[in-house]
Amino acid sequence: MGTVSKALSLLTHFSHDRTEIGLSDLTRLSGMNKATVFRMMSELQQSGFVEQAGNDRSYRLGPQVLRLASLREAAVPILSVSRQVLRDLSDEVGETSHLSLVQGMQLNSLSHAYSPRHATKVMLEDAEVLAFHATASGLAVLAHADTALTDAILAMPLSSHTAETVTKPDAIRAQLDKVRACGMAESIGGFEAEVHSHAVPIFGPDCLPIGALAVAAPMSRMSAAQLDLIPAALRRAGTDLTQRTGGMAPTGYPSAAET
Amino acid sequence: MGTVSKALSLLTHFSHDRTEIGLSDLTRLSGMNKATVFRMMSELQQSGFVEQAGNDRSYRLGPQVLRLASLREAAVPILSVSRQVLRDLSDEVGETSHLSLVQGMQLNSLSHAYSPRHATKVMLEDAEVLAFHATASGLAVLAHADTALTDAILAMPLSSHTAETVTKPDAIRAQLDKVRACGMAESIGGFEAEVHSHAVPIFGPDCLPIGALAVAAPMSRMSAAQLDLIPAALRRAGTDLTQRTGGMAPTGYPSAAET
DNA sequence: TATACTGGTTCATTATTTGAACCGGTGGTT
DNA sequence: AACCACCGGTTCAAATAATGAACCAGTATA
Repeated sequence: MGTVSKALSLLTHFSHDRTEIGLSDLTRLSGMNKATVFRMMSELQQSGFVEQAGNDRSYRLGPQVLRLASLREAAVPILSVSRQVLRDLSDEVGETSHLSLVQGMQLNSLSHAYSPRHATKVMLEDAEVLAFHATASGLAVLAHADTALTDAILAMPLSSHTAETVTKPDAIRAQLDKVRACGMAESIGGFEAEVHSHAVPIFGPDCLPIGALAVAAPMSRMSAAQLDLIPAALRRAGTDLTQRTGGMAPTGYPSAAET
Repeated sequence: MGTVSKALSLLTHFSHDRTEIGLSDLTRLSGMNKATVFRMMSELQQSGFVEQAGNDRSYRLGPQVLRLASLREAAVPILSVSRQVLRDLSDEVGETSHLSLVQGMQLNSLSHAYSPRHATKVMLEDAEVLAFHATASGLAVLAHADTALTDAILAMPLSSHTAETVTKPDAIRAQLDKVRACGMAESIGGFEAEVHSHAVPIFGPDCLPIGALAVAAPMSRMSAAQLDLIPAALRRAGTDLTQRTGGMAPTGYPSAAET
């Protein structure tokens, strides 16, 4: 591990719970020598990546990261990143995958990818509005959303899309608990008949879901092997997309490694 | 200059005009050895600060900077606070407003708000680098900055952006005296032709300017009424933002109440 | 085929990082 | 006051990592 990596690894010790860290603390957290940490932090400070808070001399992240973040956003809009993720995901599981984003009180399908493996596949349109209560994507979002949003959504009249659609708020809340527990939502024929969907939330920098990544397959192709593969691949793709768009999963969100 | 600083300095070559840079280009831009640049970029890539675009192998900023930016926001919520201030300011004066922050020897435009009142407005990009000597924001900062910074800036070659740009250090120092006296800087066509800007400094906890808040309007709309309204509104917004970000104006800084 | 690029790699030389010990300052105990 | 533990920061010989000219392999251009 080179010097640069070591220096940058110091920055990983900052989190929402620890936005300011003193020299001694940082020495302990990193396990490095105090002089080393000091010199590295001095260099990071010189470059504007960290700065020292006024009162004591503890370090916090500096303004330079804001400039870089703004440039990253310009270089890689979420759409182009997601396209690659969706294509990889569809290739791996052999089914249709799609990304939806929360926009106000609506959940909009924004981008999707098909797999060439099967002639029959779940087709969808971009910019389709998804029902929160009747889709795997919607449930994935609601399960981790601000309670105000969840309450507002469930207070509205909930339409039935198929015979299988769950429309009772209490029943939906029970589903959300399950989704929260395993980090993945499922919808079996809730929006379109004969469609089995899995979805995971995509988180923003504030640890709130900005949308969901989903795989939709015909029920008839849901073999045991697929029921194993899809959740695993989807989980991986979800954490990947969250990370690459600068998001962060909340503490306590079931990670891919744990399950 | 240590290895870490050198590696991080590579990141400064990214801009809105250059969001992706290849190895050879970066070697030329930085003036370093190709092997050195390669090893540094590899380390930066490993840490997620840059990534390689899919098609060719050129580098672009990575997702890690978004995460850090979000943490910086959590520690020092200037951006989220400023967004509200900027919006209010733009609404009040009916013109474009923007916030810039000092980052080392650079002044970077970081956030802005437009007014819907007029179809023609001054447009700007985030993360644009502003010339200290040719912008109202730059003058506002320099007027209240540490003399070491002012001297360093004025010792560098000063570029002409328009025919109106003042580039003689002595002439600029004379301007700074005026700015100090009234607490507000003005630039009439100094950076962009036909643009009239007002700016006030934003102070940090140490009573030194951390950036500037500015209003930019087309010269043609600078009526007497606007020349009255803009400085007043800007002064109010500036003291507000300084206060809400935990900063403090130095004693002797002309307050909104006095003028 | 020859040329001039590209991204990536090698390895002896060189310069930088490293870390135990040290300094001066501060806040709490005895 | 004296003591102690801790803080951020500094020193310098020893150890380790960075450096850079030359070199590959691939790919457009001519």
